[in-house]
Amino acid sequence: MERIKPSEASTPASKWDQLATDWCPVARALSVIGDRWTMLIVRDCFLGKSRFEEFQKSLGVTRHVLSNRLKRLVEDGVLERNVYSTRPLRYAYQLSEKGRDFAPALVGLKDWGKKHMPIRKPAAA
Amino acid sequence: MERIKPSEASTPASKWDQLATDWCPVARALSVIGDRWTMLIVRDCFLGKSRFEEFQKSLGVTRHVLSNRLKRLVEDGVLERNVYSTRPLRYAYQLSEKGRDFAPALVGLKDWGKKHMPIRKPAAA
DNA sequence: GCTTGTACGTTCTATTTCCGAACGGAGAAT
DNA sequence: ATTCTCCGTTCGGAAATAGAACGTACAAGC
Repeated sequence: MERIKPSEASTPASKWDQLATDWCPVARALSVIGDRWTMLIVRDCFLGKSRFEEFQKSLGVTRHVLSNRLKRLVEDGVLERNVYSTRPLRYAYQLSEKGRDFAPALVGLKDWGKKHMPIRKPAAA
Repeated sequence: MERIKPSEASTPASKWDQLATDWCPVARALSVIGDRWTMLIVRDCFLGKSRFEEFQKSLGVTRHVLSNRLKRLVEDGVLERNVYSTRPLRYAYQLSEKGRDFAPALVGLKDWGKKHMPIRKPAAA
């Protein structure tokens, strides 16, 4: 009956982090910006947004998750956190060069969405 | 003290589904292929894979999630489920035209990953 | 025949993540 | 002094995911 084969696990590393070391560049890219919200945050940056509240209102994502994603994006060098006000001390999240280089990928997504995902009405009440 | 403002919710529609009706084509695209694994499945399709076991081995994703994603991709018209064997009755998941049209976006991601996410070793034991 | 192997899922439970809302702090405005 | 804006953090419940086993259907080997 021993159909079981536990397999020799080694570094559990959350499956998602493992992508960062994948042989495929697409997978490695996704390990950074492949999250549900992350790519939309980057999009918003391209649209000129840069502040916590702006992202939050635009996306409707929970503040907790937003905080998390921004932190990651900064760590990964996609965004830079710059002080835009010292008095209350506020930061602006802005695209780094790495982030700006993401434009072509975003355009590819935009074109595909435009062609294959026509606008639908949000479920008429 | 009434700082609370419950807000008038209407259609809970899981936040992620709401993206399908977003004004932005990028968001609408992501509502379909924006999931962690979904884009990698599509990538695998471009690499010639088409069967359940192939995806499962390639990605290491759980069978449950894979089953789910494939179902969605077929529903959304990105993949087609074609019979490749009637005797044991087996299906092959293959790119539709809509799916093949995703190539440019994937290339964009690939280029970005290649440039900005150099290969790292998987955490030397 | 009976067991083993392959291909495709489905089902189960424990863990992780996410959502929704409230809380907190620091200054600005009224 | 109270309210408002901005930027997060914290909390409890809901949902998704991971990991492994199970089920089915057929084919092949003994």
